[in-house]
Amino acid sequence: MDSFICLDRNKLTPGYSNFPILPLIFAGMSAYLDELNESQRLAVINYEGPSMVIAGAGSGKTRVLTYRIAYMIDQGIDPFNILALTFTNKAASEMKERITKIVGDSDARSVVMGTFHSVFSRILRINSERLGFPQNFTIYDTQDSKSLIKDIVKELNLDDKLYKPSVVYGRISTAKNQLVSSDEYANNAEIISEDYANKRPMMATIYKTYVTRCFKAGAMDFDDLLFYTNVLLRDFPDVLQHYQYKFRYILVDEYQDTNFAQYLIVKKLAAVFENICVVGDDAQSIYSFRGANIQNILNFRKDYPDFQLFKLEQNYRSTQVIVEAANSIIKNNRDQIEKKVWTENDLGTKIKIVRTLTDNEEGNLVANRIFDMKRGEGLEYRDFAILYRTNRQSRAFEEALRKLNLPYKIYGGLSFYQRKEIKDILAYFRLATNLKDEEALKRIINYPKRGIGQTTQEGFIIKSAEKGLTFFEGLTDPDILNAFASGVRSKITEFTTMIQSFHAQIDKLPAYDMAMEIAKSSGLLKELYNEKDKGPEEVERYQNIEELISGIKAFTQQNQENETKTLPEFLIDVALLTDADEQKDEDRNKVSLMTIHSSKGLEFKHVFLVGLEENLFPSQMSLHSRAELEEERRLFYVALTRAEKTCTISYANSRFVFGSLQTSEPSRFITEIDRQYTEHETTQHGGGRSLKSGRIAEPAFSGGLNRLSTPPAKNLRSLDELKQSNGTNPDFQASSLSDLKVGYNVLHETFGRGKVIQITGNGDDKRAVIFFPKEGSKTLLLRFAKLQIVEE
DNA sequence: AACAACGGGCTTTTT
DNA sequence: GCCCGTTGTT
Repeated sequence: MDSFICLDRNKLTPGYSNFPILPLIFAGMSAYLDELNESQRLAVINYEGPSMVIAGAGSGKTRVLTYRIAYMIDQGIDPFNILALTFTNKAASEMKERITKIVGDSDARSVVMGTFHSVFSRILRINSERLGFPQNFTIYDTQDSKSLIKDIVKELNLDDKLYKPSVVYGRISTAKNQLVSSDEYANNAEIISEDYANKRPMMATIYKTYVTRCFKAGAMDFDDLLFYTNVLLRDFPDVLQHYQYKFRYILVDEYQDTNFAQYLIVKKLAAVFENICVVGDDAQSIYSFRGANIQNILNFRKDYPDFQLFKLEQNYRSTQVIVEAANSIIKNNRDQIEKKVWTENDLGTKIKIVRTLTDNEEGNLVANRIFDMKRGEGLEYRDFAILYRTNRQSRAFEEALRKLNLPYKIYGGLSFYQRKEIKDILAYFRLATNLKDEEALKRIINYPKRGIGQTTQEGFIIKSAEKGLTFFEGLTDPDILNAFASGVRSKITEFTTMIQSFHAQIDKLPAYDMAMEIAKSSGLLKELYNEKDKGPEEVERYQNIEELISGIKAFTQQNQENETKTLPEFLIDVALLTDADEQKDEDRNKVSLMTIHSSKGLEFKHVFLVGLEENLFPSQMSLHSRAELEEERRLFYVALTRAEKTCTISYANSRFVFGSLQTSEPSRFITEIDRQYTEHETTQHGGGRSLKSGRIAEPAFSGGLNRLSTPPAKNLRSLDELKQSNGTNPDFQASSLSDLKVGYNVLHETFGRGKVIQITGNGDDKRAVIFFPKEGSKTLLLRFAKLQIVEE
């Protein structure tokens, strides 16, 4: 929640800066270089000229990037001249944090660091008038864009089945990512014939209308941020030159995920000094569906023929088994850069492959294993992750984890800022900031209910368009107003007066004051407050609003230079934030559930990779082409390489798809893993408690692995050793007690064998009376009791 | 204008 | 199975 508060707002002031004279180089400042291996060190110290770093999974890529920047600063490069582009806000803030530790706060703060979208949205704001956009332009999120497209399709009297917002949006988005403007789109024979073939001849018209409407609304969508940055740098040479000189050193993280629009921005900015460093791993390119172009990596050598290439191939994250298994998968791909990832880490245990009957059973199995492993090996919840292909799969795991009282956190899904109540209040902020923001206006004109219904709205929209006015201008236009009944007129005027009064104060009042005023005067706060007793969801909504407002309060008070932070400033980054960027304290020690996509860049001791079934993973949508299948395979590679110690792969024989039971085949990816690194487990059905099948580490592998570059693994016996050293009975394994019943025979570590006599209480207060022949009857709080179920 | 009931489509991934 | 939007009802 408060990451946007902490996010440093780099000042990208217009106007030319004086180029600083480089201070002398001081030797001995760079002790941290000793922490690097040879190839990492080379990648850090050779910071002049174009270079490409191919960084295998877990090879210390972030370390190289941060040290490289720190080293540059140590060598006298002005941090003000460094631009570092990352893929997520989280990556940017992490890197900034690490750099701060090395070079100190003030230097670190001067480095411009952020995602393409956030960095260039700020540059666009500074130069907005060149493009005819207001400085406070709105950023439309996907929802806004689709809603606008829907309106346009309706206004053009087109078939909304044929021109589905998601399809149209995707098409426009692809075009913009390729820097194809709406005019170029309309004039491109190939594109047009494609649209005709798909029976969507009006696509070009929709695209053009969409662009016009966004412009009139003073709004840019996600893709526009990159598109218009290109326009800005193309049409205004002085602007281009300014940023070329400002950003003399450019670093791009996750280069394999950049699209053409991003590629060209970087190329242009780097054209003068060519101090460009791109870091990436072609094997981890998983975003081609949104325009990422793996060719950007391959083209790098053409653009900068004398570039330096650094390969980071030593993996520090995972066991040999994981690394080699991952290698064995990825070699099935045709398109890739030659490299060999290796590790000096322990051999580790084989990848377990388990089958369950249903998706629910898969959930129970994984939850039970986590429960058992955590108890048995003294692990933390945070050591576990469940990774899946699609968000909808989270459900079964969620339920199973809840049954066992295991704390978990689901990442992805609906972000905080996409919740209805948050979007509603933000829409007020947006409209008050930018009166032209049509999507915001549509959202709130009758929310809370103020008697301005659909017919009235449509009337105003049509009449405003006829007069060439924006929706909001139409609402205040005397001629248009007079066409409506006096009751309607007064309601409209009351609304517009309120918004205008917000608008008049918005640049003057501190963000928090303004936000409170809007929340109160709009009636929104009251509306949500009144609904609070309806149910827990309503309470949560109210709390979300409270959370947002307290976030704004913190933002307002951050006040570094004693300046007043206003609401429009608050809005700048909000559209670009997802709560994947934020980590609340209470979420720190929980089992993580997320899609493989969102797991990129993360690591976990123990990974459960679930739903490995044909048509699910690889996704059915990917089976049309080799390229798509290879992307799925890279996704599998990413998933596997998240694991430090163990990876358990599961699949279900059948699962519910769209409400009906479908049978499924195991994924082809399972068999693609070199067999010497896997073991298939058989489980008993009905929830998969692993008591009897045992999860004691397997004995050493036979043959095959000897060719690995390191001595035999120490940790083959580690599980047993760990147990011994903890002084506990190696045979003792605490069981999940959620379905303990009267009559069960159990084993207690000190009391020995006993029988359950009675169970009382619920939840945390659940107790069992157990009779131990040696000790007599004991009442144990199940929350703490460590019992092994011997017999049911 | 407000609410309930119904039906359709959806599910790949997200800055 | 669920969410969303549309339709029908008062």
